[in-house]
Amino acid sequence: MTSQDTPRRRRNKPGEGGRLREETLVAAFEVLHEEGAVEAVTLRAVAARAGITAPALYGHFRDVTHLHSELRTRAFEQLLDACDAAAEGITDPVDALHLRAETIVARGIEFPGRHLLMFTRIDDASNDAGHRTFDRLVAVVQSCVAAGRSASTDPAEDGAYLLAALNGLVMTRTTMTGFPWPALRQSVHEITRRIARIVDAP
Amino acid sequence: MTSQDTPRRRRNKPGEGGRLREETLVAAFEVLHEEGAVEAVTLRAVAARAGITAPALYGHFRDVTHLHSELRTRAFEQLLDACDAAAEGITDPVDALHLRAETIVARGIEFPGRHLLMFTRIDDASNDAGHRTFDRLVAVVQSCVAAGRSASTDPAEDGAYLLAALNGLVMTRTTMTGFPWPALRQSVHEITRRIARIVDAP
DNA sequence: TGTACATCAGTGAACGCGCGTTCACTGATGTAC
DNA sequence: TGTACATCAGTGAACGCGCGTTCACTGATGTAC
Repeated sequence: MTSQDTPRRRRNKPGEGGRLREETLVAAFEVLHEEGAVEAVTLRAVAARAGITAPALYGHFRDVTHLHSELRTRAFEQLLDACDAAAEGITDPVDALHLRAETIVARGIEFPGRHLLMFTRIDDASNDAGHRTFDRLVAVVQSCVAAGRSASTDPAEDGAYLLAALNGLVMTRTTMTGFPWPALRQSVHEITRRIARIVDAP
Repeated sequence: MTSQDTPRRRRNKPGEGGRLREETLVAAFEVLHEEGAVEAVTLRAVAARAGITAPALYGHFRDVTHLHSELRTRAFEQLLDACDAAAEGITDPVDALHLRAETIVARGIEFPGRHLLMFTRIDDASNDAGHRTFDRLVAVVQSCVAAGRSASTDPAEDGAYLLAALNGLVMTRTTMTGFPWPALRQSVHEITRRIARIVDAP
């Protein structure tokens, strides 16, 4: 994979340099998805994928750490958006919780590198986005409690356990190959029900 | 950190080269624990820590991948030993399960690099050791069922969920800083009880 | 006990590579006249 | 409408670094005589 593979992009007009930032982040996600590891997201690899040279990135990111941080923030934001989209229009809070949980796990398994970036990197600069993802999950657990469908007495705590368990499911399923894993949806439902203490509708 | 920090080790006697292998793995774990990431476990870093030069490692490992593989196998074996030691002499199967779970999580939080090596690396060569750790956990869940202390109808499946959840707890607790996590033991007990479907003693 | 020799664990120099980062620059574009 | 100029997104060469890996070698040790 050399720069020959990707045709050199057309230079942006003066004042439109900001476009490059978006294109760069898209390119960085492509590298992350294909390589499956954050270490592969180097300035050189991202630049080559975006059809520019590495030094051009310094116009938009302080350094490689800043790029990774920005990538992690985006990953959380997109995960939150995907969860919202999956649960849109769903009125039953338990269904909504299940759909959110499924989205988190399905995306994690599809793009392990992205999941690792979110859940194994210690990076205060992009933690706020992570906390928002978590807060939304807690809110949904809370709505289950309000609807009498969860026996949880501490939705924040149980939401944390749930996120941890789903997170671990992605990791373990990705890593422990050769294990006869049950169907994904079933796993997610079981774990969600047990951790969030879901009770049957009256 | 240069080779000056660690005094040059005494050369092993002919026929005792095998000792180096053990010393090397100990040194590799030290690097892994201190740096917290597998990428930091380079041949050069391990050699410097062990007080030898990098090429000397080729007498014992085919390449750096082989060293990482061996390290992962050892990590799983040591985790299994630690779980066994923690549960030794405990007759109540639920207590034993809790102690095993606590051991997994406590060690993971103490040495995140080690945990990441075990649970985020895809490496068939060292998966057997991982499966043994998992099998033992399943056996303990099974003994809970046999004692009428777990409502699990599929200990293998629930054991997988439990390992995943504990694994995720380590990751999430390590990564999501700033969250008011409950006491570790309490978290582990709650998650274990819910996932393994523990019921109160009659 | 003394000496010559074989063994082999570990050395040291060297290689090519990809990395992050710097710096002086270029040249297409929009604007002012 | 035509020309000179300023802007600034992106270039290309260069740097020092740590990496995995190779290779010919060295020299302390155990052994045979």
